[in-house]
This record gives sequence, structure tokens and C-alpha cells, in this order.
Amino acid sequence: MTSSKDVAKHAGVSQSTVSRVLNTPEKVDRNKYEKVVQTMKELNYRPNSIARSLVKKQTKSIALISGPLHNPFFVETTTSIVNYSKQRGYNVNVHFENFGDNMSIYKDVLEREVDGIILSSILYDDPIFPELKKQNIPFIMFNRKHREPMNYVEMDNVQAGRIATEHLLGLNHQNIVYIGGPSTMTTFQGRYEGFRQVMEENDFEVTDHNARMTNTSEEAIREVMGGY
Amino acid sequence: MTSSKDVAKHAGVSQSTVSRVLNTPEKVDRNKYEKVVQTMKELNYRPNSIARSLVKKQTKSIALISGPLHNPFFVETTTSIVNYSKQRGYNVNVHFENFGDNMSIYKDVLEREVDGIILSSILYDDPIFPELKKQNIPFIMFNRKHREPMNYVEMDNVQAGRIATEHLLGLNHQNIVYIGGPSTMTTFQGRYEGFRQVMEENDFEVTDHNARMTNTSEEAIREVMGGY
DNA sequence: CTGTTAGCGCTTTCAA
DNA sequence: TTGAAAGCGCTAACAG
Repeated sequence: MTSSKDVAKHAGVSQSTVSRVLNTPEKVDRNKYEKVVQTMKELNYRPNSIARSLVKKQTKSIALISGPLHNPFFVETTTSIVNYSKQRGYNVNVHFENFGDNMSIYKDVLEREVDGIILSSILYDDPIFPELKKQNIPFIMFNRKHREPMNYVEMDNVQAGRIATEHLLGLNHQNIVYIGGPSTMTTFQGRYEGFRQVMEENDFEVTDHNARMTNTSEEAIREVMGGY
Repeated sequence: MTSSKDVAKHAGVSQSTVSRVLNTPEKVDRNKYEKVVQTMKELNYRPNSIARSLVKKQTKSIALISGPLHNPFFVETTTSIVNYSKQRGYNVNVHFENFGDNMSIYKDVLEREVDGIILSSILYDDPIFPELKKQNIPFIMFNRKHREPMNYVEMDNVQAGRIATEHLLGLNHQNIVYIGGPSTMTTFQGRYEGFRQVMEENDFEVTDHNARMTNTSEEAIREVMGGY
């Protein structure tokens, strides 16, 4: 591995001048600049990003905790997040949620220095948040929010629930049932709320029979649907 | 940010003892160990992975250059690679290939210190390889291989081409056409080869009419198929 | 088992 | 504009 020190030696300048060529080239004498750039090429020099991160306390990378890619939603979001981050000069460390053991992911994420964290698939009262706050690491949720007020980006789930319900009602259906995931996920809370609102506005009763909470596994949904 | 130095001070030990508690706890006096661990908790200490990487010259992270997730194949591979890496203590920096401008991805990848690179969606004579070799960064390809002998993991595309062709022939079809992607991708070279072999073994002629190379876009395929 | 010391490769004062 | 020097937070000899 050739370091800036090596470049400096070969180019006959100080190591700090090499550093300046990288960071503030305009403050370097034209000739020395050329000489240094040339030497870098010859020696195949690549600045060490780790060393830079250490002093700048900035890694230019962010962690993404995503839901599973088998859900097309996360295909879209992961792709966009990765590509946009790249465009802005950031790398993305991707992690996939691990049902039943998110703690190991949190541990993993906290162990690395990142400039920020983007998380989805987080529970209403997930234990990672107190930790994140304590460690003072910037983070933002998407597709979910937490019980406490924190930054998040989410679609309007209540409205989504309303639209779906209104659609069916508009088709003159009389027997509508809501099947949603657990209310520990805000996504489902909202959609249920939208369903409930529209149903009641139209004088339908919402009962345990036509509003079912289940988990999001195929089997569970199949079982619930079997009852109708 | 609290550092190991802070912990050392508060615990009344040297900084190297704090480091030892992290790395070789068995070589630390029981009492001091407890004291240090406790102090870490109190001060909310997290070891700085950047500093560690700098001295160990190991980042415990790998870069993945993947094809687009809209292709289910890459959903599977990305998921597996990320999860398995995690299990082995590695982080994954995910990048998606950028048709027409992979250079910017290569630049991006090279700029960060990683312990190795996994790449797919690489062309037969992609310019990243000379660079990788020059920089002496470990890498492996999957789903593709390069013109030069290098490490790769790939399915047996020739066999795949054979099986598909034999299947159709077994069904007594007489008019079989091969439509594949460009031969700059080894995947297609192999499949074509399998097709060709079986066809010729069965005394069918392979011509420009029944073997077509196209690109992998929906439109291109549609157009080719329109001709039959 | 422990502390002192050097040093990883860089950025950033500070004087010159 | 430049170089010398300090320091980011850690690991790794080394001597005791």
C-alpha cells in the first residue's frame, strides 16, 4: 500500500503538501501540484479513506436497515436509497431485518461508524431508539414510525385505508373485511383506521368479524381468509 | 464521543488495558476487567471501528456490485450475500450496476477501503479487473466470468442450455429457436453453446434464423419474437 | 498481568 | 505557499 508519505518522498515535497493536493489543490503551487499528481499516478496511490475518516470523524457512509427484498416495496426503496446516496457521495451498508432477532442487527450497526441510519421495519416501541438517541447517531425511519415523536417518512396510511374501503363500497360491495398486520406496526394502524372511518361513515359496523389483525406470513393470512 | 482513553482514566487503568479488555479479556486481571467493563457501560463507550481498521488494516466490510433488484435473481443473491456476510462478521456495501457508467461505481468502490469485492454483471472484458489486480484487492465474480482466468462462481450455463434444448426436443418439437443476450456476457455464451451442441448432436442446423442474440430489454426481445 | 511507547495514514494548526 | 508537528482512537510490541 503506498501512502501519502511515499508520494511525498518521491515527489520531493512534504506529506502535508500531498494532502493539500487532494483537499485544497488551489493552495498548492502549480508545479508542485503537477509533480505530485504525476507521482500519485506512477505509484498507484489511492488515499486511505479509513485514515481520513478517523481524523474527520465522518465516514461518508450510512446504514440501511431494510425489510426483506421479497417484498417489492423494499426492492424499490433499497434501490433508490443506494443510488441516491451514491450520487451524494455516500456508501450504504445494507442490513436486512431479522425477524425475532433484530438486536443482533442493531449491535452490528452500532459497531460500525456511520454518519446516519435509515430504518424501516421497526416496531412501534423498538428498543433500538433509546440506544440511538443515547449514542447521538442521526437516524430516520421510513415506512414506519415510533411511538415517540421522531423523524420519519411514511405514506398516508389512513388515506390508503380510506381509499381501499371507498373503492369497494363504490362497487356496491356490502360484505367487506379488513385483514391487516399487527397493530405494533404503524402501517397497519393507519390502514385500519382509514377502513374503520369509512365503514362507520357509511353506517357499517366494524366488528371482530370483519376486521382481523394477523401477522404478515402467507400461512397466517391464508388461515384467516379460510374463515370467509 | 467517549474513547478508550476516557474509560482508562475513569477506571484507573492504562488505555492498553482497556484495549485488552476488548481484545484479549483472558489476559486481564479479573478485578480490573470488571471495573473496566462497568466503566464502559457507565460512559456509554463504543469502540471506534475506524481506528481499529486503521491499525489492523482490515475493515471487515466487503463491497457488492450487484445487478438490478428488479431481476429476482439479484434479490436472492443480494439477500444471501448480505445475510451470510453479517453472520461472518462482515458488513456489505451495496452498489448497483449503472448501465453505461460502471466506471463511476468502480471509482466509488475503489475509494473506500474494503477487504474484498464481490461482483456480478460484469462484462467479459470489463476495465475494472486490471485495476483490481493492480491494487491487489481480493475479488470474486458471480454469475459472470472474465476473459482472463480469475476466480468466479457461476452456474453451468452450457448444461443449462443443453437441458432446455433437450427438453424441447424430447417433446418432439422440430422448430426450436434460441434467443439470448449478447455474447459479451458469459452467461449467454454458455447457454448458446449448450443449445448448439444438442442441436447439432441431433442433426439440426444452427443458423442465423434459429439462434438470435439480442439485448435483454423487453422491447428487444419482443421485437425478435415478433419475427416468428 | 500491566503500562509505556510507537505508529496506522491521514488532516489540521502553526510558524516560517 | 510550505513543512513540522500534533493528534484522530485504536492495536501491538516491549520491558518489567
